[in-house]
Amino acid sequence: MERVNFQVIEKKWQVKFNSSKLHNKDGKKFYCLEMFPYPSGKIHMGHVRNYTIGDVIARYKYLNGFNVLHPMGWDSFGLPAENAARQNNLNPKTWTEENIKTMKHQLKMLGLSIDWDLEISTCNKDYYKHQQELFIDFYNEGLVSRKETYVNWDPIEKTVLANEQVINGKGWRSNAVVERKKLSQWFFNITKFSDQLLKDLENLNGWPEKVKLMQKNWIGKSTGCELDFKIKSLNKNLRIFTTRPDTIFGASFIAISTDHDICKNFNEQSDFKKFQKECSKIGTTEEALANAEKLGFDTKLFAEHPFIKNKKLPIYVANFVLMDYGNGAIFGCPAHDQRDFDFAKKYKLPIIKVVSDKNNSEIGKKMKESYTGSGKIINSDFLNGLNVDEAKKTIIDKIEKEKIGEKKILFRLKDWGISRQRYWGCPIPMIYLEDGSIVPVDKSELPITLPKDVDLNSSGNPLENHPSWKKTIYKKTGKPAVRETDTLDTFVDSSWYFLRFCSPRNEKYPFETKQTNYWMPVDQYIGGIEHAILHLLYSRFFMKAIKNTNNQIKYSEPFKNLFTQGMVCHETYKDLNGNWLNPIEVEKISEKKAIKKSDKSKVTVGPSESMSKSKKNTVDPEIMIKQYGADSVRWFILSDSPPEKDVQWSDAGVISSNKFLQKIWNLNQSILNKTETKIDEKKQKSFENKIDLCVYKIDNAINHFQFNVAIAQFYEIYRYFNDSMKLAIDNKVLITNMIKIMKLMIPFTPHLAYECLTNLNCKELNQWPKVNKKTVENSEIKMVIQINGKTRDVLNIKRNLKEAEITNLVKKSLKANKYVMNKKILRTIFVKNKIINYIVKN
RNA sequence: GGGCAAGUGGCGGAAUUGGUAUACGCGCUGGUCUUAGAAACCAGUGCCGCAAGGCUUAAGAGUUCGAGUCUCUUCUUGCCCA
Repeated sequence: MERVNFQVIEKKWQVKFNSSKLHNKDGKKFYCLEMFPYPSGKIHMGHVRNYTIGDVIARYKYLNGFNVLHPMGWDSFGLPAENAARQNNLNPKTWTEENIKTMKHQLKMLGLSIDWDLEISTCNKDYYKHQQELFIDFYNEGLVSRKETYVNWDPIEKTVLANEQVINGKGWRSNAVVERKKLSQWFFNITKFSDQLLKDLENLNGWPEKVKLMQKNWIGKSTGCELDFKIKSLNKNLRIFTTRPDTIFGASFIAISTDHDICKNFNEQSDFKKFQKECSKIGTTEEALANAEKLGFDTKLFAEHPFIKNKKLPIYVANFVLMDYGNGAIFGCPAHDQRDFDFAKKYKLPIIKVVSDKNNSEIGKKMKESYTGSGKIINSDFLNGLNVDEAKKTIIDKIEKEKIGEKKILFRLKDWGISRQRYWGCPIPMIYLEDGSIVPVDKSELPITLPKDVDLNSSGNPLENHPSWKKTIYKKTGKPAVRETDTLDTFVDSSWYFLRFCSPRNEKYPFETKQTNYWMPVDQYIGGIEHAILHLLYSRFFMKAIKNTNNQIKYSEPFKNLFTQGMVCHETYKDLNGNWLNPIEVEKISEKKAIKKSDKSKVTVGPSESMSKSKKNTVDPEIMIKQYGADSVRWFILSDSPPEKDVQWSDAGVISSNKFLQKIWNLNQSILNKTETKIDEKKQKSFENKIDLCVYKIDNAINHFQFNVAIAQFYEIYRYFNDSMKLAIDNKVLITNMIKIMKLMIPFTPHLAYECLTNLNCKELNQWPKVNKKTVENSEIKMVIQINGKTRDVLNIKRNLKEAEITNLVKKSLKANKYVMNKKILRTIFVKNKIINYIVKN
């Protein structure tokens, strides 16, 4: 029998895939979208998994009559291009475009059903022109603001660093200690939508609970109150925010941020300056602040306790109080907050217990850590005896009555800082006028494009350093102006690309209303869990902001269903010198033993971890495709684990996939060569029923994203089909049923499936086999016979038999009857079509 | 420290959602074919036992006729937040 040449059939079918679309004009629309890639150079196994999952869904929906949109694009602005360009002395654009070319070629090798006519690239001016327009729309709507904020500043590179470029508090390239520096930056006012972003999560039924919870925590709504503390010596009120007003009687100090107004009083003191400098070294992340040692600067000022006469609370400047949360001032209750507790221990401040824990101890001094649980209020005057929630209500009422503060809802979510001091990003379309005002450029001047002649090797912001780029004229007055030299965060690029796909070639608008309202929202979005918070939150914000600026857009949520796939992992290898080795350099001898191919030296086999360049445990998809074929790679990556979990790449696995697909091909050939004259009607009917059941099971598995279960079904049905070849079944029936199975395989292995279907002379290539409900309903079931809860037999019987009929059958069954014989049946539990359980007396 | 997942053979995993635990794949063992190997094909493969049978889903308890699935306690791992 002739072996199939996967390379040949894949090339042949890919020519067809590249020019065909998944359009069924009369069908319901289905927008299938996978997160678009950053063009880093070559595709990796993570891409293969992501896009294969998407392809299965897109093809499945198409075969089921949907009108499917399945586009692809490139998230092509970003820092790696700048770094690579600097290293190789070329332009980021050149580097990026080369990568796109390579990766597009590789994606095509996978046989994906992507409509390449819709391709977009965010670094293309045809794309970012519209982004600049959206920015101006947002600006006019009051959704853009300019604020001072802290950034990670590298003093040697003279540049702002992203959080991931700060490693152990040092710059990734310069290794200099990173400082906190205040800069004026552009922001999207995402906090204007805090409540809506939180509330709308409830309606996202097609999202994983986990992702919704992460977003909920990220938005972090908390109810508390603001409260004034009198500072007599300054004749001023200090306003603080707290979520625990119920612990007010446990207050033992006040802590304020280094940026608080009151600190201006100490700006001249050298010890305060020293303290401030110390604080600025910690960094900007919340985690860094939380892990840092709690430090305080004693202002020698005191605030009056609002409810305890003559009680004075010392005021400290503390490094763990943030200016941008609440008012940059808190009251410290050490007994019931861990940070306050650590602080009180260090500065020997009193610890006053006001909520009783299980031990009912009323003494704070003995506490080893703060108590944040619930309980009855103690040591608190008029709050005594209430529980925490009651106390919160009571004290807020009292505060409002006395007009010293009010109830307040606070969000953890901060406005989205979008300024980046980088070259390779979308220029922010704002200009600075001579009179100091800042205005958007006229829309007719868009796009504001990047200069090509840029010096990436000097320190600082390349656009700022460019000799002429920033010099411009304000159109309205004809007077000179200066361009904004910051570019947009690349998260902005990916916050609306899904809208652009609906009308990617429209030159006038970012998106056409009609097309957008037809295709949106995305019916199935697929990507990595690492984007659970930022990308998805920003996209949700964009959708809401766009709805605000454009009342023709119908939707306020971009993604109806979300699927987050797991990572692709591989074992790690190290040689005798402790250097990481790529799997290709290693020869496995047994489960835990391996040697280096080059010199046969010993290799340590490490645990399986997600593929990464740093650990060298990557497998190149292109090599795998060339060796085993795209269908085998697709088949394997779907077969071994549920898609939401991590999968371990194994060469043995892809080899066995390849063998199985070869067997499928062989089976097809055998059917074509078989002839049968005598027909066994009964066996033939049972064969047809079995195939119908299989159609149902596979269809069901795909619907539930259980691709590994679907593939297990294919292995079973193959074996059954192969065994049935010996039976007297009409050849036409074999062909009809093989066609059904091949159609089921289209989403998984499209090349092989279409090739086989053509050979089987199938005319309707793009139609999913019907699930025959009658067969499923009439099929035999397995009745489990239990005696005293233990399974003693299983009977293959017709559906819907009654209890008495089954008991009759049980008496005929030797196996089961011996347990029931001569025994008194006390009770019977009968579940139709499932189980019968006899309780007998022994 | 808090929150959320999860824990099933030598390994990846399945179980119609409370109804045959270990489907399917890998690996392993034996066999056929072959000068030999590879490939292919056939058979076997949770544990104890000659068998009948008994035991088994991280550990322990509970609910139930019946628990991998539900409840509680403990342990372990992963992720997110701090």
